[in-house]
Parts: sequence; C-alpha cells; structure tokens
Amino acid sequence: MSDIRVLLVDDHPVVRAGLRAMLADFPGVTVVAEAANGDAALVELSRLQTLGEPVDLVLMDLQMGSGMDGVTATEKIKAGEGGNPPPPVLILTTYDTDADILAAVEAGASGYMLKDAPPDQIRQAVLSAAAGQTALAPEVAARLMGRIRNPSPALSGREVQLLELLATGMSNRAMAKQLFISEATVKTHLVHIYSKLGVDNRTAAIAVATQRRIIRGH
Amino acid sequence: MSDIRVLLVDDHPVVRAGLRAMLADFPGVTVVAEAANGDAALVELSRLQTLGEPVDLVLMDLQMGSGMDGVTATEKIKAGEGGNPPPPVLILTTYDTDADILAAVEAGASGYMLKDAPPDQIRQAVLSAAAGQTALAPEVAARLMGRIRNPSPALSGREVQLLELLATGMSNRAMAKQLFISEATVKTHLVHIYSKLGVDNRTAAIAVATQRRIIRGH
DNA sequence: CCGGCGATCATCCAAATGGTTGATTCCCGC
DNA sequence: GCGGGAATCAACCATTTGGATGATCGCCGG
Repeated sequence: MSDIRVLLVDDHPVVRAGLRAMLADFPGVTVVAEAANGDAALVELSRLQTLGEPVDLVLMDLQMGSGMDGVTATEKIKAGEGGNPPPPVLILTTYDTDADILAAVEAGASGYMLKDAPPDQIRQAVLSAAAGQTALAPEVAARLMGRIRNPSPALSGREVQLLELLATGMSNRAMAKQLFISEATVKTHLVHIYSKLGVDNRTAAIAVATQRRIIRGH
Repeated sequence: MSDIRVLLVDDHPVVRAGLRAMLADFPGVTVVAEAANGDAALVELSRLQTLGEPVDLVLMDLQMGSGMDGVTATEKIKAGEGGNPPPPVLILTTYDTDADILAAVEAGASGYMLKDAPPDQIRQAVLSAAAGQTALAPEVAARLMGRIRNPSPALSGREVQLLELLATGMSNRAMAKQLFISEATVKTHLVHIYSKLGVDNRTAAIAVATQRRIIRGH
C-alpha cells in the first residue's frame, strides 16, 4: 500500500516545518506539498491532480493571516474546486471554541485536532482521517458530548454569529447592516441569546459566551 | 567558538518540532532543552546551570495554554530565578498586539519575532539576540514607532477597575453599588474610558481593552 | 402533510446607556 | 500656592437597548 499523500496548509513556516518533521517520523505518510493559505491550497490541489498525483489528505489550520481562511477553503475543497474527488480535510488549529468547531464540521472537515496535541494523537488523527473516518481531539469530542448530554440550550448558528459580532463591540444597527437584516431581527436574536445564556444584557452575554468558550475571547 | 545553546519554550509540540527542525539547519545553533511553559522553563534553566551547561538563549512563546505565561517567565528569568547570569529571551509568538509587545519588552525580552516570519528572519533574530543585541520583527518595529509617535492616553487605576467590572457584564447601577459610588460617577468614568480607547460604547470598550490586554479576556 | 423551529420583520413601550455641562474635593508637582 | 489631573456627584436630554407580542416564510422530520 502506498503512502498517504498529505498537503500541509498553514501560514506559519515554523508550524509547517514542525508538521513536516513530525509526519516524516510517521511511516506511511508523505508530505507532497505545502501552502500558506486557502487560495494557495486550492491551487496546489488542482496542480497535483493534473499531474496525476492526487492528495489523500489536507492538513490545515483554520486561522490564516492572509488569504482564504480554513473554513472557506474547506468548503471549496469539499465542493470539488480543488479537483475531484475531494480529499478529507483534517483541521489542526490552536483554539477549541464551539464556534470554530461547528463551522469546521459544517464546512465538511473530517477531523478537528489541536496543535498542543502530542505527536501520537496527531498521528492517529492523520491515519483515521485519511482512511475516511472522523478524527476529533479528545477535548473537542468531550465538548461535543457534553453539549449533547447537557440540555444546555444550544445556540443556533446565526445566534453564534451575532455573538461574535457583539463581542467586537458593534451596535445593533451596525450588526444589522453587516448581516443585511433589520435591527428588529437583530434584537429578536439577541433576546433569544440572552434567554439561552441566562443573562439580560449584551455585555453579560459576551462574558458568559467567552467563559463557556462559545466564542473566542482574544 | 562553540554553538549557541538554546532553550525552546512553547506549549505546542508541533511548534517545538518546527523550531527544532529549523534551528538544526542553522549552523552554530544547538537546542539543548525544551519546555512546555514558563514553570518548566525555569526548572530547565536552573537544572542546566547546575549541570554546568548554561543556556545562551531562551526562545519562547508568549501564550502558553497552561502554566506560567511568557511575560511572567521572562520577568523571572531576568530576575535571575533561572540561575545566573540570565540568558537573553527572544519572544517568538503569533500576535503582535501593542500590549503584548510592550509587556514583553518591559519584562526584559531581547527580541520579539512573529511565527509567520520566514526562517531566515528567525535565524537572524536568534543570532542577534544571542549576541546580546535587540531583534525586533519589522512589523513589530513599525508598530512601536507608530506608538511612540502617537501615544495613547493611559487609563487610570480606577478606570481599569471599572473596565474589569464592565467585562463581567455588570450594569452601571451594579458597578456603582459594587464600588460604593453613584451611577453618575460610573458614567463619568465610562465616558473617559471611551474617549481614551477611541470607542463609543461599553461593548466596544471591552473589545478594545481585551485586545490590548488592558484586561484579561478569559 | 402537519408541527415545530429558525430566521425574518414590525410596533410599542420602558429602562438603560451615552453625551454634555458644570461643580467640588483631594492630591501631586512645579 | 497654583495648575492640573483624578475622582466624585448632579441634572438634563438624546439615543440605544431590552422586553413583549404577533406575524410570515421555509425547511425538516415524523
């Protein structure tokens, strides 16, 4: 059986070097190309396919300093824009906020690992994802489990989106413009968010959402 | 002349592997130890010194998932807690926010590089820092310049205190009670805070203050 | 095919927040 | 001792937010 052919996507040369070194120690895995962002990744994907050297797995960061972000790139890859058939996408990133995980999974990612994971965990994830299985970091899996077991009122995708804008300090009007909806709708969403989070104003909502890692607090 | 002896400090195994691989390509540089956080770094430093194998340079991330953060670790290293004489500390991190840079420089860091820097830039920085010189990433240098030209007004202690309560989601009335002052005073403070931070509402103030690390957002 | 939920919008009203002006006290530094 | 900044408070007014009610539309699952 031939090696798993991996495409690395990360905007940090240091991280790419680390993954390259790490994957070199895994038997059965070969890094065939690298890219610094989503745009470059799509280019690499189709380039490799036209060469008859398809990629078996994309290992990608979510946050990219410049160019297309990981979620968008994942969507495009899964839509077949990088050449068919689309390879599994394994997300390897720094943060484990609900919003990030949800977005990645919805975009079609096959796995979600954290960069502080030990090499062995990363190895397992790479092999699983390449084999078409789902690979979630224990922390991530636990979070999703807790979310299912706990009837903690789940925020809808739109509500999380609102929360994220909220945390940047935008007013209702600004959010309405940004999302192309009316202020009335923004207010409706906010009321729902407040009741689900058990708070009664926007700042408290941000505090709780940040604490529960629903959104990122950096 | 013997090699520059480097201690790597980063909570991500992937990043450590990347730096290790990268530094291995630099002639005259040897990685003698690694640590996942500030506490471990201090232990390593004194351990190596008692072994008569002192460290010439500490290459450290600012954000560490667990344990002592980079700024605190830098302070302690410079205070001689890792064994004397304290080695130069080169910060290699992801973010270039004003507060981060300031804090690192004030803590005594000899340099501040970004992880998305090309290997060559990192190599230069390592050599400079080990030679006792200051090494700043171009982006960072530019930012510091802009900061000196355009200094932002400092918040008073009371104002920071207000901000902290604000970030927990408290209303003006609640903060007034908590601080034993009137709502009017709370509002006055808030207005001052807004103008100093260049915002016009409380959520934006929290966003800016969190980003600048005036308050902690986690 | 029907019920429920998410997303959208409207209206009305009460409460909180934001902005302004002006004033007092205290303390620090020149 | 005087100027200035920090901290305190008041009164007023405009704007924003919060809360309640009700409604439409589209989609998904039983």
